[in-house]
Amino acid sequence: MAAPDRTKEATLNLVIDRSSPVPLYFQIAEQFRRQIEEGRLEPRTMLGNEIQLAEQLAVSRPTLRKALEELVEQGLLARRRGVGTVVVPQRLTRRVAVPSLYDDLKSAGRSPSTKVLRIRQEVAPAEVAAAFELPDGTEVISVSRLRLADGSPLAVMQNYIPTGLAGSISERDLSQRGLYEAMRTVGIEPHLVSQTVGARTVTSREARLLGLRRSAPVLVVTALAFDYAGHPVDFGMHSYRADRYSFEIRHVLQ
Amino acid sequence: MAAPDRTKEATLNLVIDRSSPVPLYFQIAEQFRRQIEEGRLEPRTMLGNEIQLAEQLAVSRPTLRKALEELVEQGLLARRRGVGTVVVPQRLTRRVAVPSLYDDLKSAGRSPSTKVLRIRQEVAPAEVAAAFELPDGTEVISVSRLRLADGSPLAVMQNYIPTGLAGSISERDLSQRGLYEAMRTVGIEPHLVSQTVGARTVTSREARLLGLRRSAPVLVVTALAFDYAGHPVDFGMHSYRADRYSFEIRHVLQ
DNA sequence: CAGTGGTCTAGACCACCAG
DNA sequence: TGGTGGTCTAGACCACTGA
Repeated sequence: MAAPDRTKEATLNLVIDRSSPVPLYFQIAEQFRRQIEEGRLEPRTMLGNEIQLAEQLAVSRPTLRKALEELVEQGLLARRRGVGTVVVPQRLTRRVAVPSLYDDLKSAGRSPSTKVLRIRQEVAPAEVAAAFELPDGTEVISVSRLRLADGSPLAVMQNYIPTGLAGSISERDLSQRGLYEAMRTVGIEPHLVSQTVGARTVTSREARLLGLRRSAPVLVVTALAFDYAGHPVDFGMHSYRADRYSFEIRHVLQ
Repeated sequence: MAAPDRTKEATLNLVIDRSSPVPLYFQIAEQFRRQIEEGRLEPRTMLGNEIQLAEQLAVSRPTLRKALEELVEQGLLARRRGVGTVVVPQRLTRRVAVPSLYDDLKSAGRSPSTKVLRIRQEVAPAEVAAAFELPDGTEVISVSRLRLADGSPLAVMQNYIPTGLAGSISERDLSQRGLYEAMRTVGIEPHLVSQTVGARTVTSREARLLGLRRSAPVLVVTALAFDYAGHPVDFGMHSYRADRYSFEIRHVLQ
């Protein structure tokens, strides 16, 4: 429970634009974030108290609090009652080079190097029909892709989408924009994704596509996505080369 | 972008206790969560608008909003401007039986069946010294454990803790309480955890401890934890049997 | 258009922590 | 004991959605 370094004090350097459509709390949070990530706000720096900060920025205390709360949730700041708000060191995010799960989801397949292997309508595998709560034998859209990084294969991606939802998704869309983005352009909005991360030995098809030997391990991600109304819109099974890929996850306790 | 089912309307059944030290917004959020998880609030049910809900519960709108925001963040509710608030289906959480990453972190090793293999002071491996920003050759506490589930081995866990922090952590503590909980009892408070999840083939030591064949895959989690002040307090490397363990991660987009 | 959530304000009181 | 964040209130105006 070591104490923060009280010798460092923050000097604010923020500008907020009240004529902008961007919410004030978001403007404030983003500028703090940038200053922390760029190192201009050093780790262990104490921020002034909320009331002073709000006064300096000429916003109300709840607005300022909302900005800080966002950064606390993301682990950039830590607050404790009776003590104050302190900047948390960012070493890890800088050091780890692999794509984070977060970025991976946000940019969901937005990678510029994706090769579409196949798009076709087929009978849903039992697991998929169950996830979609469709009767056995129902047809779905099946999408197979190969994801490349630096020109060499990184992952095999197999996705299923309920028929009717994805009628007009084209191969060109998928190779350029990623599945979720392509789905948005046809009016499907993934909102919640539930993923399972595991590992297993490659199948022979994966070994061939990924250029791996027979007993190599792959990282397996199964994802089920729902839209705002709670209807399933995608079932995905992705296998990543374990030697070239790992997830980074940051987690704030309590 | 399918529309929520407007035929279902919620009838509130909440009680709030203003004399309780538990914050109102938390009382409200917890009761909604329980009703959703127990299925008493069915998926696709529309909640009334915020102002009505606040009136019915006799709290202010910001307080009610804070309760709902928590549930939205956790993916139990979805809100859209001009539309309303709707209950999101919980199928996946019910179906998947594996411990979630979240629970795993919260209860960090609180598993009742943990076997402590070794606790000793030793020179920090280079990777660990770098993470702790200590000079090469510095000694740290090294903890080796075997985690069992239903009596059979699930994971090998190797942790390093800076010397001085963990002087009085005992073997009995660890086998009963889990590392992070044990650390809390001696005044160390992990606050932020950054994890990397990957996969590889087992080492021979792991194969022996976990009862796996030589080429079996393991799920590898590397975790670096910091306290409130940003000082590193733990470096962990855990290898899980891939055939018996996977993580579940829920993710709200945007 | 009417209804919804999204944002913002200016106060107030309380619980907790450090010295 | 003084200062901090944590909670709560009662308003207000706006942006977006759907009919």
